[in-house]
Amino acid sequence: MKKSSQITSIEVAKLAGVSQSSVSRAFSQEGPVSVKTRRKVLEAARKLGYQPNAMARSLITRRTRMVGMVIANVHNNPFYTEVLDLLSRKFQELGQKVMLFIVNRDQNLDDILPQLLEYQVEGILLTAATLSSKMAEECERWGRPVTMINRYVPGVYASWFCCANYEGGKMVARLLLDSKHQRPAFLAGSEDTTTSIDRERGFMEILNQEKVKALREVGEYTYQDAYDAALRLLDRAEPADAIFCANDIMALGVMDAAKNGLGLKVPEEVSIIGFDDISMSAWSSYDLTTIRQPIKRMVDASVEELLARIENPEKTPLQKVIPGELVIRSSACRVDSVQVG
Amino acid sequence: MKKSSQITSIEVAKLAGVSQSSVSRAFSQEGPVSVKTRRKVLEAARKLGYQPNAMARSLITRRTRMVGMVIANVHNNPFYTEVLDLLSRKFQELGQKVMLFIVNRDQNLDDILPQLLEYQVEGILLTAATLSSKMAEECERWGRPVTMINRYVPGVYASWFCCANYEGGKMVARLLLDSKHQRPAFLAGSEDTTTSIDRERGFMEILNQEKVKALREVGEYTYQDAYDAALRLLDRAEPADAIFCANDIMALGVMDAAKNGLGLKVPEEVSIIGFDDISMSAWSSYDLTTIRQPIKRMVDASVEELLARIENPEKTPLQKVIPGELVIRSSACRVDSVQVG
DNA sequence: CAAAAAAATGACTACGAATTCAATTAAATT
DNA sequence: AATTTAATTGAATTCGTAGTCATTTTTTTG
Repeated sequence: MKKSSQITSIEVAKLAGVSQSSVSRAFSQEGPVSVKTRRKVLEAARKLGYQPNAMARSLITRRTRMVGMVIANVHNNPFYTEVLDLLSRKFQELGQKVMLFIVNRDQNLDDILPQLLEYQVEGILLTAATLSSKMAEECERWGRPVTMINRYVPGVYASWFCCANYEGGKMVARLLLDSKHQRPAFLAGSEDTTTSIDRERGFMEILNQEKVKALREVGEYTYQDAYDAALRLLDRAEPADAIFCANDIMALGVMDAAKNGLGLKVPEEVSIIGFDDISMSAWSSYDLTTIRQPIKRMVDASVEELLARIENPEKTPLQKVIPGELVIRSSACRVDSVQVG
Repeated sequence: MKKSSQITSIEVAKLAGVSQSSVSRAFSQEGPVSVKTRRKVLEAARKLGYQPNAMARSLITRRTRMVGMVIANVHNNPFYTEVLDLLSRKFQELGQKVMLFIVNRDQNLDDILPQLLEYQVEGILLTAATLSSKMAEECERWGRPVTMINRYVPGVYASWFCCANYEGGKMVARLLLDSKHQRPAFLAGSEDTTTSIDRERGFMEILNQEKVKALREVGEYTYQDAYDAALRLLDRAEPADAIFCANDIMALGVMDAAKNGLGLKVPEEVSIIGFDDISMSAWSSYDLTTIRQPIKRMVDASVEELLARIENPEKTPLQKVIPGELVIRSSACRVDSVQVG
C-alpha cells in the first residue's frame, strides 16, 4: 500500500493521446469535444483512476460548490438534528458540498467565519446560531450570502426563515383559555433567542387581553432544566394548571417531572404544550400537544434561497415567516373535556 | 452591497510595500520574516480584509486539512447524533475542516467517494455506514486513510473502533439468567450490521450454554419497528419475559408498547434492556437498563487514529474493541428482586 | 572596523485544471 | 471539387499562494 503520486489531467492526456485541454473539456459538461475524444479520455481516466482536483478547478473557476453550515444544539434538541439531516441531504441533492461546524449556541462565530471564508464557501447557512450584524456585513462584503433558519437579527442583511413563533404562541394561549385554564405558565428557553422571545410574546399577548396572569420560568432548552423548572411551577401552593414550553424537549422534561416526579395526571391536573413536534412527541409515553414547525418547507426554502443568492448576488435577501400547525394530542385538556379546578 | 473582487496577497503586498513572498511568509508560522515586516503585512491585511485562499494554498502544499465525514442514521438514532457532535468538535479542535455527508445506512458509498476524493479530503471517517472492501482499497490507493466507528469489515485495510458488542451481549444474557428469566427475546436491528450481529451472537452464546431458548424479532433500529415487534413478542400465548434490544431507541419503543400498548408492568412482567445509553434512557419515564457505549473514547481514539495515519501513511491501521459498561436501572429485574413466573 | 555568518527579502516558478485564442480538421455549401 | 463555415483541437496563460534560490541587509565575530 504505497501512497501513489497524484494523477493529473496531463497524465491522462498523455495516455489518451490528446492535449490536457481536451481532458479538461471531456470532464466538463460544456466544452466542445467530439464524442470520440471524450471516450478516449474517459477510458484513460478510468484506467488511471483519475479524479479532477476540485481545489485546482475552483481556483480558476472561482466556484467551490461548497457551502458552510453552522449549527448549534444538534445534540440537545432533536429538532435541530432533523434540520441538519434535511439540510445536508438537500444540499447534496443539489450538488453542493457542505463544510460543517457545530457550535455552542452562545459561541461566537467570529472564530468560525474566517475559516469559512478561507475555504471559499459560497454561502453560509446558520441554524440555531446567531450572527452579529458586524459579521453578517463582513460576509456580504465578501459576497457570501447568509441564510438563517429559526433565527433572525433585525437590520441584518441576510435571508431567514422562521416558523410563525409569535402566532404559535397566540394559538397556544387561545387553546388554553378555551379550555378554561386559570394559571398558565410559560417555560422560556434561553432568554436571548428570538424563538423563545417571540413564542412568549404571542402567548402573553393573548393572556393579557383576557387579564390572565401567567407564571414564568426559564430553562435553557434542555430536558433537565425543564424538569427542574417544572418542579418549581407545580410543587407549590398554587401550582400552574398549564405549562407552555418554548420547545418540545423541555415539554418532555416537564411531563416527566409532573407524572413521575410529582405523580400528577396529565392533562387532568396539568396541561403541557410544546413547540416543534419532534418525533418523540408522538410517542405513546408522551403524546404531546404541540405546534409543528414546517421543517421541510423551512429547509427547502432556505437552501433554495441561499443557492439563488449565490447565483445572483444582487438578489434581495428573502425573509419569511412560515406558519406552524397546532397538533392536538392528549397532553393538554381539550375544549370538550374541560375540568374546572 | 457590491460583491467585492477577490483580495489577494499581491494587493496586500502592494499596500504593505513588500513582496508577495513576504505576505505569504507573514501568514505562515514558519518562514523567516522580521517582526517589522510581519506587522506591516498583518496591518495591511486587516485594512483590506484579506484572508489567504485555502484552495490556492492546498494546491501547492498538497494539504487541505479537510476530512470527509460520512454518517448514517443521524436522525433515527440519537446515539449517532452524539457521535456526530463529538466528532465534529474534536476535528475542529484539532484544526481540521469537516466535509459532511449524511447517507442512508444502506446507501452505497460509491457515489459519495468520488466527491470526497475530488475535494482532496485527507482522510475519511465513517460512522454507521459501511464501506465495501473495493472502495476501501480505492481510498488507500489514493493515500486516503479510512477510519470507521461502530462498523468493521473483515479483511479491509482500515482502522476501526467498536464497542465490545459481543461481550455486551454476553453481559446482558448473564444478567437475565441471573435474574431467572425463562423466555428471553432478542430484538435485532438491521440484519446486515455488525453491531446487531455481534450483540446477538454474544447474547445467544450464553443462553445456549444454559440451554435457554430465545425468541427473536427484527426491527430496523427504529422506534416504530421495535414497537410493532414488541407487540408480536408480548401479545401471545407464551410471551417473552425479557427483551434485549439491539439499541436503546428500539428499547424505548418496546417499553412504550409494553407499558402503554399492552398495559404490562416493567420490569415485573417484562424486563427490557437496550444498548448505547443515549441520554433519553436515563429519563424517568424510561429508566432503561442498558450497555453504555464508551462514545467519547471511541470518538477521540478514531479521530486521533485518522489524523495519525494522515501524517504517517505507513502506519498500520489500528483496530480496537473498547469495552462497554452495564448500566443498571429499573427496566430489568435485578437479581435481588426476582419474580419467578 | 572589516570580514564572515546569519537573517531577511524579492523574483520567479510550481501546483492542476479551465479558458482563450489561434490553428487545424471536418462538414456544409455552391 | 473548391470554397465557405462550423466544429475540434492544442499551446499558452491564468487562478492565488508557497517554496526555491539568489541577492541584499543585518548581525556577529575576530
